[in-house]
Amino acid sequence: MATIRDVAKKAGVSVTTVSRALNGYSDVNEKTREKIKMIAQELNYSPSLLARSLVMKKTKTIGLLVSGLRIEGSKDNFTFEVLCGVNDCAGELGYELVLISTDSKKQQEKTYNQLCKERKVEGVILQGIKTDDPYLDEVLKSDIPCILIDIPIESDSVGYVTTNNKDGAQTAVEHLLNLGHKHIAMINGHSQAFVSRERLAGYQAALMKKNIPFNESYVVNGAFLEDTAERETAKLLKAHPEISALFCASDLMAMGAIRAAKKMGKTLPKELSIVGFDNIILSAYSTPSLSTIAQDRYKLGFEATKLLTNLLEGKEVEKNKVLQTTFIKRESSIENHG
Amino acid sequence: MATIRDVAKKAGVSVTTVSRALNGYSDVNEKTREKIKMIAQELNYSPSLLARSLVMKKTKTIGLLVSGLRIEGSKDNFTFEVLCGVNDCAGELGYELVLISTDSKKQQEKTYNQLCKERKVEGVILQGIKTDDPYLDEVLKSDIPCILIDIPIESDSVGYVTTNNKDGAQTAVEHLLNLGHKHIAMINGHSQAFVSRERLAGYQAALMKKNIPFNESYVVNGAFLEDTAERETAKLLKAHPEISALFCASDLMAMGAIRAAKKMGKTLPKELSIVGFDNIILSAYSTPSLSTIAQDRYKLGFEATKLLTNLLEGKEVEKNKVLQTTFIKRESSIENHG
DNA sequence: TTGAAAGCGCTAACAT
DNA sequence: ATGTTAGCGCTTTCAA
Repeated sequence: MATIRDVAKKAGVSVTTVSRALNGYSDVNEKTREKIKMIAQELNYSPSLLARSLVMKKTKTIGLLVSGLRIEGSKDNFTFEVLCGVNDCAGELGYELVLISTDSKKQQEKTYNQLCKERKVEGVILQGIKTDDPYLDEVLKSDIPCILIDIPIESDSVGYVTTNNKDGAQTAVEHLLNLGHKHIAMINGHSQAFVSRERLAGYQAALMKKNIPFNESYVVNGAFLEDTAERETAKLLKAHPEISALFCASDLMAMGAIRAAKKMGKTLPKELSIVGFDNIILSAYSTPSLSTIAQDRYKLGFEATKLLTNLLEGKEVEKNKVLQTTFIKRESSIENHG
Repeated sequence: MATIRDVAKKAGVSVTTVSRALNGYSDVNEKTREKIKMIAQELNYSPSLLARSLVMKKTKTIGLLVSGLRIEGSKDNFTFEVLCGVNDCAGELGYELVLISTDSKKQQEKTYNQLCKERKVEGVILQGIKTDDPYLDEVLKSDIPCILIDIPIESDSVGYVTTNNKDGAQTAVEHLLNLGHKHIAMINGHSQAFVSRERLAGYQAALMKKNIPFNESYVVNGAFLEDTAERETAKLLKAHPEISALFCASDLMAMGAIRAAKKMGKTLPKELSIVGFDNIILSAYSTPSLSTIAQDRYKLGFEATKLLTNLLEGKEVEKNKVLQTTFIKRESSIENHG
């Protein structure tokens, strides 16, 4: 592997000159520069980012820290689409991307700070972390710039990007109300998720606007899992046969709900309307296809990266961004003639 | 950020001793080691992997080079699942993972070698590259160890991992033949994909075993795209109404084929049996659900990483691995009563 | 316009 | 068992 010294030697100049020539400094003779460039190419030289980073104390690297990068994530693709957004934005802005994935086992070995400092990432984007995760405390105490996805906490070095979950949920439930549904239940995620709390608030807000009292037994947790949602939906529908519509806090859980309803012999969407949240790929292919609140996961990643690099470059801008949702009407929600 | 010198100073020893103590060398007094460890912890010290790599000329980093990391990949999740496999294996073996994504625009700026050498990755896993991609030549000429996914080329520094595509395809077509289908067409990918050629070979082999002559007009290319497959299927079925079964070289294309058939008013699977390839998530949720040949993309990534690290560590082992497929029977393929 | 020298944080011979 | 020294490949003062 050719180093800067090889180039210097062959060109008959000092390494300093090579460095300056290749980095586009103006105080170098154009002829010398051309010669050096030629030789560099000849030698197939490319500078060691390692050495450069060491001396410049800048790595131009950001980390995407994912808690639980698991294949199960295939079903909703959340992580993958965020990753695509981060990757694209980082690429545009000239940042390298390293993937840091942890799980509870790994977390006991290495602290958040160690993980980040070792790899010399200048900043981090955090995705898939629960609000009760011990890493979250570390993030707030650490001085490493960080953007949280879907956890609205802000400090000097911490910002966030999230979706307007309350609004989205409210839109979903209002849609069902406008279709004439009176008994609308909700399959929520779990209480350790910020988004679940927000979506619940949206559900409640929609009911309140129509003066429908909030019935606690109409809300169950499906843990964002298809199977759990299926079980919980089955229980719920058995206990409350009057329910004519369901708002699910994720499309994946809606898939579980659809299965539960079908197994009970219900005809969809005639006997039960369902609206999901996320707009995952599956939602367009299920039978019936799923009405849902679309959130832009790619943009979540893209904007997170933008915010992070702003933070890194000391720009004085907002440290948070809230994205809007879009309602997508498909087959699973129809008028109620109860 | 605390450096090794800070620790040394505070402990009243030399940096060498700190280095040795922390790296578990035996020639250091246990009391000294304990003291150093304490102080390191106190100072929240973590060694700079950058500096270490520079001097050791080892980065313990592998790159996953993906051509076209795009959100469209969500639909089949190929890249994501490979990524999960790579990530898990790399984690187990103590390797860092950097994501390198290129597209044709980027490729004109930087050569494969530059991309890899700059980032000081010791080895690379290549995914999503076409057989006519210029990078492929570079890979073969380069001395950077590399494992190709789904391109069976081997050299001193290059190995590959792939699926037994011919076998899988043959199984699919034999399944259809055993169901009594006589006129089986194939929606293939494109000729720049090695897997397409193999799957075609499997299709032909199955026919040959039953002495059914190969009909060239029964094979069309769907470019691995849902929409293209839909169009091509529509044309094909109109031109050859006798076709009673379809083997699609990817599930995604099978989704397109299903749509085409439905739009023509065909009842599935009664009037047309379909078998796909991949076992993507969608295939279990479509109507009818799709019989398919499952390939293990996670394992593809995992095994690629294993092979690569073997290569890096100079182990004398096989440089390739071929994974087997599994047939999954679902609703889309039934007996032919033509 | 160019070069010499110092140093980024670490490891590894080679002393002692 | 510990320290001294050199050096990984680069950038950056400071001089010339």
